[in-house]
Amino acid sequence: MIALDAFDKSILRALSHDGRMTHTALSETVNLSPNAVAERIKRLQRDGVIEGFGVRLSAKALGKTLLVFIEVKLDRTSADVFDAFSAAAAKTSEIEECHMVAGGFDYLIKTRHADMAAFRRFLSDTLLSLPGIRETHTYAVMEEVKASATTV
Amino acid sequence: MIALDAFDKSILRALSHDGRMTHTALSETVNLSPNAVAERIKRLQRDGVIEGFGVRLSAKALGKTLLVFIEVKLDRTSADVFDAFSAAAAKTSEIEECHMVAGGFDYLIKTRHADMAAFRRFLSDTLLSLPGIRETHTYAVMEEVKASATTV
DNA sequence: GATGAAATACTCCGTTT
DNA sequence: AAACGGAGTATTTCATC
Repeated sequence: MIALDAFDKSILRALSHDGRMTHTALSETVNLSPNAVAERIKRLQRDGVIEGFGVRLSAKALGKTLLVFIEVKLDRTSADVFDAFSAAAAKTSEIEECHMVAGGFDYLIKTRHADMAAFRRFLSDTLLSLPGIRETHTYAVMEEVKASATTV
Repeated sequence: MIALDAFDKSILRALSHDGRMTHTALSETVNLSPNAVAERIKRLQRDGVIEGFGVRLSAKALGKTLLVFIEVKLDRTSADVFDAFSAAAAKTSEIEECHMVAGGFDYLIKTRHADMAAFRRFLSDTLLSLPGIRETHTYAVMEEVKASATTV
């Protein structure tokens, strides 16, 4: 865990909102010289606080209107079933997130699809054809109340 | 749903990887003039495909080592219990995502915490003190197999 | 962390296909 | 409609304090 002062936090908050803000614009909001801002950003990247910069894409605008969470339980027959499933999940484009969880099931995956028909195809053709799956429970999202954002 | 040609897709893929790439650098990877790249980005923003630019922060580096999903079921006694819960979730900093789902429960929330002790405090002091909660199920993430990323 | 100068990148314009 | 090219402005980077 890295220590962040008020300047760092201001910079990160501003960049969360607009990752393409110039050093000059940032320097005005945090009251520092553009140079100091640039050096802090470089340091935050070196220290691993900033993993990178990205673009927020609209899933809806890209035609993915359906968000679905799926709980997956695996057959615990062989030791590398988990590795195989993890590897397959990482390669599957419809899977946006995949987490191995402790609790009543093994994996929780977050998937996006064009519509319910596309989801059903994904479920039968892609997910259920993976080896080692014992059962799945599907939860379709009706409303995204709060979207992802790591805060400072 | 907006139509994207190969240039748009290249630009979005490059920006997903590095949202701070300059128009000049982008122009070299997509084989277009910097000017054309700038105009396409502006258009993609106008059309809502690009919602904005951001920074990828390391939750671990920020001291949030524990990722927890929580299923929440509400008391359906009053009509605005859902609105109240949604509003509260949106304001709670530990809640990274909150989705209203169809299925066995009502909400699926994604939360991050410093450690298990911090999570227990969150659960008892923050979440369970919200009105209208009937029951919750907690799933601690042991391994993040695949992290979030909307692809093009 | 700040300042100033040089290199690079961006924006706006008109022009071309 | 979309892309290119050039001039003016802004930004980034590097040296120095």
